[in-house]
Amino acid sequence: MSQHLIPEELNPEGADFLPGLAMDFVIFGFHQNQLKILLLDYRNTDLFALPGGFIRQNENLNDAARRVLAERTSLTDIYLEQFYSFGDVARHDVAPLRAIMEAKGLKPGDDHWLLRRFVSVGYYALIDFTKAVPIADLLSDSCAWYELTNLPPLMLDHRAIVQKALETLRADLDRKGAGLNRWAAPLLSETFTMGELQSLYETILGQKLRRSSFQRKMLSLDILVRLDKKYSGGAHKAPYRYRFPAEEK
Amino acid sequence: MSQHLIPEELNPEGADFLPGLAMDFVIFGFHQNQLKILLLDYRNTDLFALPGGFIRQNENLNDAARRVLAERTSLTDIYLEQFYSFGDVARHDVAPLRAIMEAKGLKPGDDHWLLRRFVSVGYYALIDFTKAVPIADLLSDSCAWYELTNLPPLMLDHRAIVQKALETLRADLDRKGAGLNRWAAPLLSETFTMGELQSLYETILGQKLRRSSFQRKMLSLDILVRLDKKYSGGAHKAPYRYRFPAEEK
DNA sequence: TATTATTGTTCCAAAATGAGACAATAACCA
DNA sequence: TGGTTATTGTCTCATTTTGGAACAATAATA
Repeated sequence: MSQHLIPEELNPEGADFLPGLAMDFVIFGFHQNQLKILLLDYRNTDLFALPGGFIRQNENLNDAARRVLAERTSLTDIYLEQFYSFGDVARHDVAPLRAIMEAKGLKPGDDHWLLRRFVSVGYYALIDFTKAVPIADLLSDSCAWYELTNLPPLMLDHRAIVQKALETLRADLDRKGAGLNRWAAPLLSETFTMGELQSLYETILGQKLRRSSFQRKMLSLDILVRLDKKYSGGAHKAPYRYRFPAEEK
Repeated sequence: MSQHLIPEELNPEGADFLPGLAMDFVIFGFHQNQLKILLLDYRNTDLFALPGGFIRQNENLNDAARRVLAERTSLTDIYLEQFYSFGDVARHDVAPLRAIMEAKGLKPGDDHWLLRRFVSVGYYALIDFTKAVPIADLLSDSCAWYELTNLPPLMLDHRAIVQKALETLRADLDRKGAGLNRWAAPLLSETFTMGELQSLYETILGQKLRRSSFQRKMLSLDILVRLDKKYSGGAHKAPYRYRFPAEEK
């Protein structure tokens, strides 16, 4: 049973995958008024990395993204957007990956397929922080949430990938007032207050918004369903809860 | 000198290129109030295609895009944006490319590198219609302009690529009032009238704009330099010419 | 019962936009 | 030469949107 020593996904040829092409994921969650992303932690090497994956020979690129995303988060039906492809030669640095593989007891040859140059297609995903069950991949020791404002050092160009993902997310925000329920729903709990929704906007955009204007605009979209009030125990008026209307198919 | 029969770029291995990865270009020009794009024409096969190219082993992805773009247009310093990567399995259809190659007298084997599956990175470019000198590639018979509103049938998913490019261009337009001079300059001649600028907007956005509002907004950007008047010979008031201020470095 | 913090709403000024109106022309024409 | 016509630059005013603040309505607490 020697294939247990060399997992199928790390076979010397990587034969079932498209060569030279990878995907990297910036997976956003929102918790306690903070944007967080999932990172893989290679403890033995002090290296953190974005979750990634490869495309099978008979698989659509975007389908591969959903497959890998499901593997890392245990979720399907994820809000997912492809945002940019990264192909600088400088990405090709065998040192970190070799260190990671050796920390796992592998001794890859210089021509191991994982050590070749990769162009990587970047995706960002928006998922429910409370429902996701982050699962480490074969080479990493953990897959966990990290605050976007306080990221550990990332390998290769992953910092730039995160930055580009955030910029794209912000730009998409402006253009998608209508699709609010599609992108905001996964980041919030089932019901939420206006303050929580505003906080989400402020955190993503990185700037404060005016309370009355925000409320006016959100209500004018005519997409929020007002429910009962939320009594938080504070010495003040209780805010209404809202939810998005049920998806119509 | 048999390598003249099999051009270096079509060598059996494609060894100098990253395997399985290509680029497709939607190259926009603006002429006579029409948006046009460059297409390659394979006359013998009734097939039209977007200009494309491959990435060298030691070349940054975006650098490769500029190199190929220069080859097709004879221009450098082009406004260029990467907008999406296309990776459906359905893209992999050997028939059209085989037909094209055989029309050129090549007899590719089933495993010829050009006949394998490619993921393609899409770029759109904005260039000066009057300055570009479209140059056909090794497999095509011509590289010429076609009206966006009246495109011939395109091979594979190239129609969808054009559509996505246009959508991205429109979205970018909204967000880049400031960068107006960067993106609009290559599409217009050195000097232009307000009507021509408005026509450019209307053509890209696919909708009419109000004349007075447009003029007010453009002038309020404080970026247009008003020059002399343009006497076109028409029986009416002559419009001012404008130009963008010289780039500051 | 007064106090406090937070919320939903209202109000008004300021800014942006929509929709025309109007005067100023170039060229043409009678 | 003076009227005609099409187009342009600007102005006006109504409408809409936004900014910024005020205000009343609470939940809990003291």
